[in-house]
Amino acid sequence: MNELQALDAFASLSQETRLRIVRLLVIAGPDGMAAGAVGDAMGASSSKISFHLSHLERAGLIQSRREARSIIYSAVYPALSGLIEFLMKDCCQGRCDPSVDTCSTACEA
Amino acid sequence: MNELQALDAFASLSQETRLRIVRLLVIAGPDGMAAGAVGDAMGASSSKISFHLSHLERAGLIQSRREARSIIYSAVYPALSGLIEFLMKDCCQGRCDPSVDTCSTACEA
DNA sequence: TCCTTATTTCAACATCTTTTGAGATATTGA
DNA sequence: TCAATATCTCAAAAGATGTTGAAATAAGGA
Repeated sequence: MNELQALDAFASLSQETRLRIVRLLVIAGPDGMAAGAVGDAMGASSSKISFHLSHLERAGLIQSRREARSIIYSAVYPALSGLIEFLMKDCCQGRCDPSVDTCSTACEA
Repeated sequence: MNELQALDAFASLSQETRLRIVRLLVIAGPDGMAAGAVGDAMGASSSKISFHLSHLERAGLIQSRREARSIIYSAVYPALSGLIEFLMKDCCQGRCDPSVDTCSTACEA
């Protein structure tokens, strides 16, 4: 992940609705969720959800596939890993020290 | 780190100048750097740098102290760790799998 | 006290982002 | 083909953020 991709990822995650969408899709797992189901979970209008889903997809944090009439969105786990690695390596330089315990626990959870 | 703090941190890091300031201050270490020195390194006007430094300080990612005529800014490492932990635990749920190797390496570097 | 250096504050402006609602497109089944 | 469902696109309005340059504040030294 380079600086530009990281800036895009941070911008995506700095918006409440989008951060919640990412968390929802991470929990939903690889099967993902239809755009409409995401909208219902957020209580947001279809155009609003579509705007935020596009934003997240453009940033590479989620991906989509069509399935019948629905468009199914799912998390792109490597993008999230990449962002974490960017923060740890390029940004924190190993100085920010999230305890190795926490780190392993989170990694293996 | 709660959702609101994370949103603030992501917003702070989604701006090029601010992301670079954080990286600069992380490298600078606990002694930090004067606002003017940060401005020189960025090639930015004093009011611009002041605006972004305030933004980062408000978000808790950096802190300041006065030293004679200068105001010295330095990274708040626990805030960066907190953000990494937020991403790994609350957001990724252990599914984004930054390889444990990478993870340990980064953590111990 | 006055001057210099370091930094912040402020208001005006420009730019970017988000929301809204209406209409367009795509898919399926009758 | 028509109707229904699911989603996207678009333009306008609203809101938030970033930039600029000038003026204000704070500290130290002559």
